[in-house]
Amino acid sequence: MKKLTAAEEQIMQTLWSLGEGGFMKDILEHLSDTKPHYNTVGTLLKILVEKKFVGIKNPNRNNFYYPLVSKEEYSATGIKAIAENYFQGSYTNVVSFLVDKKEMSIEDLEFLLNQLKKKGNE
Amino acid sequence: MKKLTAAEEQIMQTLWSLGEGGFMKDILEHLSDTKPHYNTVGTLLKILVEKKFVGIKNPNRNNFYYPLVSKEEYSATGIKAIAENYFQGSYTNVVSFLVDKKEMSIEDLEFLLNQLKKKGNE
DNA sequence: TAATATTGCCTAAGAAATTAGGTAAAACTT
DNA sequence: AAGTTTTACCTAATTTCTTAGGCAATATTA
Repeated sequence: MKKLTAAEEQIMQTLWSLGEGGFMKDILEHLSDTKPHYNTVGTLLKILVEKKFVGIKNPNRNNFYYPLVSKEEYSATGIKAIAENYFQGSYTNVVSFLVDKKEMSIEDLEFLLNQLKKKGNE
Repeated sequence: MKKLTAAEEQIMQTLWSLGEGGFMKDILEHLSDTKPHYNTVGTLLKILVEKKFVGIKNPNRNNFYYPLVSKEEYSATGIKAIAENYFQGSYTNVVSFLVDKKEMSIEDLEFLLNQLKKKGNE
């Protein structure tokens, strides 16, 4: 999957936050901070369509834009890149690092593990 | 901390892999794949010095370049950005996601947790 | 229906990132 | 010492990213 540029990512975040997607109007409304120019958003959407990140329904009148790549899916490639470039490709190393750096506690991990186990048994 | 561009990151990875840093010659040697032009590397190093990612020792003759920002330190900002932009800032959510997506197993997590606990008791 | 606003598309200016040429000084080679 | 290689620095061309103007078509409003 291609990477998103910063400006593109802002648009994708908006589309993701809209859930199913939205019309130009919705997208502009959701771009709260540092709202870019209407045409800037239009151009970025066009690029995102070309890059296959966004689809258009109703292509004649009043386009409805919707994500073709989920937020989850995209975030996974981001995490993967970090694991590969900084942790020998090991996700375990990533988590271990987070605990070492006190970004997570052992208790957090333990709690999560119990949750996941419970979930697995359902 | 500022972000690295793709080209800059490649140079930083090389410097990191050299440990303490290195001379131009060392850096060029370590840039195995898609080796960029000598002057390209020089320009990027200059930029990295300006950005305070790289320091220079011996600034008159034959510069020795060394990282001012560690690989760990930089990776932490990358993970943080992902957590914030994709997981409501929760590292626990990140790990939970990795297990959901089968990038890690519950066993991996359990093993890691035991290791971390052991380590904590030393 | 005439005026106003919204939309979509084409285009391009401006900014940032990437790449490398030109040149000179020092260092090695023979 | 003359020729070759390596280095550093300045500069700029190229490419990519970001932003938005111009304009026409549709929709909304007065």
